[in-house]
Amino acid sequence: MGSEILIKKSTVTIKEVAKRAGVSPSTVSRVISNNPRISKATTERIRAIMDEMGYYPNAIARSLAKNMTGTIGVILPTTSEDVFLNPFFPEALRGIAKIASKNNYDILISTNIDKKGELKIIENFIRGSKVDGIILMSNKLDDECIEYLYNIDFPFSLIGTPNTHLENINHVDNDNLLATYELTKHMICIGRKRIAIIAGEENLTMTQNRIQGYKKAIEEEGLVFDTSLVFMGSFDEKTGSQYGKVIANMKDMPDGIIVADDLVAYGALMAIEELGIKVPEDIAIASFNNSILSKYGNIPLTSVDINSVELGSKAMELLIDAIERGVRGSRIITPFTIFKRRSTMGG
Amino acid sequence: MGSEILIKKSTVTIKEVAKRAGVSPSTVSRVISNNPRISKATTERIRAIMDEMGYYPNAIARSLAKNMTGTIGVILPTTSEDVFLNPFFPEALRGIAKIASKNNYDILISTNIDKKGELKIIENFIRGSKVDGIILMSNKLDDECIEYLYNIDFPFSLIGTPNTHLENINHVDNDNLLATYELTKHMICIGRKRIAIIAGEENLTMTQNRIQGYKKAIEEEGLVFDTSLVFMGSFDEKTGSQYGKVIANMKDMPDGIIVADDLVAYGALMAIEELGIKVPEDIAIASFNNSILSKYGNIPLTSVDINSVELGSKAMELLIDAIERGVRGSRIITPFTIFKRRSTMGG
DNA sequence: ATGACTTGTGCAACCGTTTGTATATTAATA
DNA sequence: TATTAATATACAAACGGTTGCACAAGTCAT
Repeated sequence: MGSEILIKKSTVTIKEVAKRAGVSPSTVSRVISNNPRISKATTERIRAIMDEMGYYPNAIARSLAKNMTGTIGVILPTTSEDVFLNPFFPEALRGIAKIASKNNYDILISTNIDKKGELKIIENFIRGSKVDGIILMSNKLDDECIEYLYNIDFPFSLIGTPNTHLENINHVDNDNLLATYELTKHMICIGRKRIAIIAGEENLTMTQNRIQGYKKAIEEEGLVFDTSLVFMGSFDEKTGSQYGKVIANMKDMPDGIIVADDLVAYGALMAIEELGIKVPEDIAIASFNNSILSKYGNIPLTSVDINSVELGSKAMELLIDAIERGVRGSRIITPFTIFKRRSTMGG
Repeated sequence: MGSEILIKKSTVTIKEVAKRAGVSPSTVSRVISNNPRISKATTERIRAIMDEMGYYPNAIARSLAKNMTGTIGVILPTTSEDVFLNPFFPEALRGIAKIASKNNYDILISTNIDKKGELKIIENFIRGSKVDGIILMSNKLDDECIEYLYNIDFPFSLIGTPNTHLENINHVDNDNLLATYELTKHMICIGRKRIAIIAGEENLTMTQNRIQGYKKAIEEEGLVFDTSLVFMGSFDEKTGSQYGKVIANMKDMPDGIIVADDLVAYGALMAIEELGIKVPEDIAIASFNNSILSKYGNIPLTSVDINSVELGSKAMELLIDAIERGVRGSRIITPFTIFKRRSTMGG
């Protein structure tokens, strides 16, 4: 018979290394973890043997023994088809991944795709001992996930601001109130007097904060805060075009709209232009997220860059603090930038 | 003393359940796995006790004992900042997540963010026993990852087409050759005679296939395949604007461009228009990925929808076949759709 | 030479499940 | 009634590591 190259599924264990080195498994284990109780000579000798044998530690076994996994869970919200249409999620994920990688954490993701419910997913992650910590990106007004994690004191951090009565929750957010305040001021500054707002989903704290910022600017400038100019809905084009039409058809038509997301803004913009109304001449539009769309769209949009990547990486840093040092209650506000473009510049 | 609500970190083990039920741990284990050797009566009794005690199986321990994890790894390619700018990755990920969730697989992701190299990441996943299978989204011409996975016969599936000499690799792809062929035909059909192509990165099989499709259409229609009209580069705007300029400045200026991605196409479009050349009148443009941009951009782009979500879900289905049934060598070609818009319609 | 301390290593229990095999009980067969 | 087959459960050894504690040998001061 001819010889055959045998590709071993390579499961060299700590015990085999130990036997080969003529020491006990515990010694090898301590070599791996750089335990100072092992002499330099032994350490080197065993390291060499490990290399030679192609030893690779089994993460699962280690997790079981140490009761920690080196993995964090990220819960992507909603079952909606368009989670990923909004660049916020992928970008935040990128920020998370960057810091995670740097600190040797793996990332377990879960999209709430089959309506299991986020809480169920989290429970599965935690009670199944699959993760050491969790990053929440959802952030509803009264989020049962937050309550749950808080109650069992499991390490987590939140992108967004918790609305609950709970203190001591690690979170990172941008100043939605301030951003909307400034955006509204900008609108007023370019001479708009009747400004509508298409905010996001009603039950998000983000939405509430933005409306407050809007209101503050409006009132500060002596305009009237008119609730009939406040619209809420989901983050898709349809919402935009629907409210866009409504706004364009009001008898006392607004001359400016603040929108919660670029895509929604384009929905509105399209609907408005279809009715023969000009943007920005008749109605100015400003929105959030500074996606590629706002730059390359047929009318470049003034848009707030909330720096999603930063949001993600800071959230991961907070989480590491929570896991490794028991930190609770940190709060980070990341800066935003308003990019002014044609949709509010007349140019 | 007052009574206190004690929130247990909840580690009810199989042994505790067993003791409480007066049976052995193995019986409980078999109850969990619905082993028919356990009587109906016992099964029900123990189920009740498990509920009552709040038992939740420890996934790590199970993984160790069964030597499988219920987790798959997804390798997001390149360390580049713009992995997520291209909607392909998030969308494919969504497709993967959908099927994974349905089949009770978790998803471990890793972006090759700190230059560790994809191979290192894969090795860590596999040798650390962290995953049961892997989905590759990279697909370079001679991919060491593919070689590696193939050699150790580890279950994986590929989004894209392997170029290597290797047979029997599960993969799913769209017909890049055909899509580009049809796109080029469309260009010719609207009267364009000198068509350039800005393909993707040179070392991707996708790029090579697209160029072939382009060439085939060109030659079939009696035009000349001119390599000086073939450009290759990365998937960002800069590439687009750079080559856009080059093309617009050619002494015998092309009247059509096929571009590998919408974002790149916009880079080109901007550069071209800056030079006072009209799209689509002077130069028509068609591209790939059918992103929001191609719909809402200032000139709507004719674009190929490669159906990334489908690509992802099929890849996951193949992977499950590979893991659970040892299937190797399946190949799935998913259909594409060309959306014709103003950039090639003159309208 | 004795006791105390330091240093390097081994022993064995444990992390929470799974699973092949043995055993006890009951039912069926001759 | 003895024998066999089927059924239901227990035992114990894995899976691959980690870690508290014990122990042996060497060093040092007395």
